[in-house]
Amino acid sequence: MSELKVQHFLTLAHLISKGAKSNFVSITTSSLGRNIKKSQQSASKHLLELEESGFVERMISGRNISVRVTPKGYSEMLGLYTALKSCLESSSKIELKGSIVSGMGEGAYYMSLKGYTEQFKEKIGYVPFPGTLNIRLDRKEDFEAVKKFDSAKTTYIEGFSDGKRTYGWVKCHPAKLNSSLDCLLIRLERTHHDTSIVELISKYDLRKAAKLDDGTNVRIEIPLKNNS
Amino acid sequence: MSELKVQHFLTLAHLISKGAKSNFVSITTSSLGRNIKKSQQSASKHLLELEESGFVERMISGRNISVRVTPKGYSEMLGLYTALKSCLESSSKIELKGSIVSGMGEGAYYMSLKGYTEQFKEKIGYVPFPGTLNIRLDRKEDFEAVKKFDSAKTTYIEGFSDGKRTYGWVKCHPAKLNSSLDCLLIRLERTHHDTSIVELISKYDLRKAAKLDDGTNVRIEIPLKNNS
DNA sequence: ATTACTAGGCCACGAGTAA
DNA sequence: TTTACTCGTGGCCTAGTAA
Repeated sequence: MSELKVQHFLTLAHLISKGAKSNFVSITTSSLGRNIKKSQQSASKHLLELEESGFVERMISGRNISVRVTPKGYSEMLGLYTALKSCLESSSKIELKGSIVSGMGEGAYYMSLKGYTEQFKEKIGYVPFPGTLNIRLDRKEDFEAVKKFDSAKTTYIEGFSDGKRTYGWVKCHPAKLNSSLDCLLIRLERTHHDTSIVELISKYDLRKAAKLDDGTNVRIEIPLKNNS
Repeated sequence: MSELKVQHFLTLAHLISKGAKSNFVSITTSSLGRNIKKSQQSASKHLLELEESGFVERMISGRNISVRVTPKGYSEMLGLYTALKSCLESSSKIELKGSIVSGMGEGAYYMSLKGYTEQFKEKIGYVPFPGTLNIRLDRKEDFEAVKKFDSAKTTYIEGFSDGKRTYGWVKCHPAKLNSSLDCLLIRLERTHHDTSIVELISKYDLRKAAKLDDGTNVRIEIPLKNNS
């Protein structure tokens, strides 16, 4: 018999907080009105309508009124509560969309430098395939999202110097390519101002593994810690 | 800048469940409409109004729209969630109101029978003052509440027989008289059909301790287990 | 003091539609 | 396809008021 109307939500919540779960609690429509920030008349109507839909039971003795929430009413609130809970507590992921662009080959060069490979081996357990997969992001809103990675704390590969020049740090974020291939999204110190292109590295040759040509559309998912 | 309107509640919840907490998520107003069981037009208006009140940020790129929930929007939902949580999880109490009526003295007689006192000593740790305080309940809705005690599981004093006749069981529920005096509300097998009068027993003489005469109005609180 | 009816205003919603 | 405008209808709300 009908659904809970949104405008009755606060009313039902207030009744439960008054202890009206399975026990009659005496209440006046004016105090209820004050609590839900509506008029006495609205509060009265709410109770009548909630009763009609089977969410509460009313018991009238003279001028006073007692109300209790029915199991149906309580389970309705419990449903809302758990729905809210799951949507607030669920850890989510960021999804990026883009297409493959050819790198200049310099990714392969940098990633195979001993200053990096030794740290890779130590910090992620393997030396990535020498070469990066460059992806140009399609969507403007994704550029924004990428910026967050620079301040997020993840695997941090330190920069180094070989005497001639210095090489910047690299941050690695676990990611999934097209929902299946494990890889790392990397952010480089030297390019961290540019957020329209992201680079992926992996244990394997991603280009071959996923049969990717330039221009192919791909999807990247990056799991997100709950509080970030 | 204004409060969250109730009708926007579901919309905001849906956005968060889509992962729009602090990250832009691309969405169409029609899919949003379907999810909140409103029209595309309403969904569009919701987003506009939510943005105007500072609960979400919108980012438009061409035909598509991306939305993220602002910290303000998120904390609003978190507030609702915790409010709901506390009102659903709080263990409550039943409050009865009534006035003292004089017992016939038979309470004192029964309660001092050895068959009962030995069990009292064992199960509640002391022998109650010989005599019961009888209270006539004022409110019709309280009669209903008292019935629940008979099926609730609490201290159970078994009935017995002295050879001549049998004496019924007694159930004891911890209670507080006028918010201060610890006592036990008892339900007797022989009178468990009558719910307009309840009887209290205590370690002490409640009548003297609280200076109670017949007709005095009293309040009885019985703490309630969470799931009853 | 209550509860709850009636009348009327305002606003949320959806149909139609433009861009 | 989109988003979001206008406008008409229906329903929520409050003021006034009866009981």
